[in-house]
Amino acid sequence: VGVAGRYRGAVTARRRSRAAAGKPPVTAEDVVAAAVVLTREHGLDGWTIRGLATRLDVWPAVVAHHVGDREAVVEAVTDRVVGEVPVPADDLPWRDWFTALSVGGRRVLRGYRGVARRLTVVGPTVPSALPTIDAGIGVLLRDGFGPHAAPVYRYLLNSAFMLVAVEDERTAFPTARATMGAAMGRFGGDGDRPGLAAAAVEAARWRTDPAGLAEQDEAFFRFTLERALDGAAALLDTGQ
Amino acid sequence: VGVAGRYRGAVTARRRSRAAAGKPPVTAEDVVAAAVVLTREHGLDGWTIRGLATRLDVWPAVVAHHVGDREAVVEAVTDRVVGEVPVPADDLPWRDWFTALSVGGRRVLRGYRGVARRLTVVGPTVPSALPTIDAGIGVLLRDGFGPHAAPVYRYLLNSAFMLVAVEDERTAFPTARATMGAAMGRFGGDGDRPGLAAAAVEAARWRTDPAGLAEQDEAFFRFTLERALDGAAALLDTGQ
DNA sequence: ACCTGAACACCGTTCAAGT
DNA sequence: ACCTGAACACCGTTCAAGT
Repeated sequence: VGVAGRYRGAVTARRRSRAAAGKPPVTAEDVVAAAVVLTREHGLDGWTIRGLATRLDVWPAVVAHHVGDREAVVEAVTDRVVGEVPVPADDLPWRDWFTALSVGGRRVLRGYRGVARRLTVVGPTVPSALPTIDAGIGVLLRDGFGPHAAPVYRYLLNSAFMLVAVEDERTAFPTARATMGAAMGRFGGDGDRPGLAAAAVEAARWRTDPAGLAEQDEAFFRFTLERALDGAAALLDTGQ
Repeated sequence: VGVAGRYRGAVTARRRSRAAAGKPPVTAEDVVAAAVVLTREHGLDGWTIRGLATRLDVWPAVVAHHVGDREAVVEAVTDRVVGEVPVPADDLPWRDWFTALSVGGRRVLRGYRGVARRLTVVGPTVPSALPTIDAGIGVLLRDGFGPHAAPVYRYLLNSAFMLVAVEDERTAFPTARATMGAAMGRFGGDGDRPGLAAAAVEAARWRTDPAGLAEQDEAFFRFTLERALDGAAALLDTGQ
């Protein structure tokens, strides 16, 4: 749905052979590295195995030979991107720790569209993610969440990265926000529909300031993050 | 990614013609209704235009003729499913109103895999969704959220339906949870890694009680919902 | 080992031609 | 109007054959 411009490889003349061109053999590392670059440029769903092969100057079967099927390449890319997310210092208070991980994670993941979705659906499959999980739950245990620590960890990271996934995919539907904005904008100042009138005020900002869209996305992300943290904090207040 | 068994139409012998079989002409309504059924059976990404055409005993071009391209069919299906979500009575307190909409929405959306994702990304494009938005924001205004009403509405529905979207897609990766569970399970009782040890306790429940997975998903959904509501409630407590 | 080249079974969309 | 039938430009995967 909505994947317009998938990368299919350069349109230049098809080379005859890697060996004939004097290029060294392709390695699994080369394949994954190229897939990471393509993901940065076009998103995780924005390239094809055939396009990746063309970029490497090989036939599609070579990708399968070195790494495996598309699923295997996607997993390798995801794990590499996850490795780029900075892990906060574990002496931070829990609220600061999760703010740092969420904001830092968003900064990395937004650069690789589609990876956040993959992450929320199948989880980080890479071993290097385990220390982060240990640190995060450890911080919650230290700060008094007791048996809630593990579910709260899942809840907070879900909240942050699911929203990043939606932000990613919304860029593939650039007209969606304008359409919704127009639909609600008609109710601006409608006294009979106060709810829609309030929504129209919000929607008007999307339309009138398209350049500031990134800032508004960031602001809503921060809002979501603060709400999620408050929701977790409520578990401490009640002493439960 | 991970869409294994897409519906491609029955394997029975290809009929020669609708008219020859004495069937009436297909209408746009027929096309959308069939697409809704296929979405219930296989999810929004689980059928193809060709499979839909086969189910209707017509050629693929007929779908384009009556409804449009795949995007148009998907939008029509989404709007129809959204229409099935029950709207809570608007005299409910805000917390009860959003609990009812979230739980009822989840019940409907989980029956049409992939629709929740579409909904969180592009929003409800159907006019019939506007009264729900008006009611929801109206309830928040009435209960004292002031200028926070519109973003809180978006935050609460996002939280609920993004999680439904993840639940939907996780069913396409049935092994993901087991893999994560196994990875973390190794740290059960590890005194050096208290965070992972706590995660392992959770993970153990996923592995040992696969039959209760649906109940655990429901429990985590309720947990998420309560946290999100608490997060919103915090805006009232501070008087801000 | 690594790669070529082709084949296979699919996609969504488009379009002239029929009825 | 509605549908047929085919064509077009793609997919991911597989595999025998070459070097």
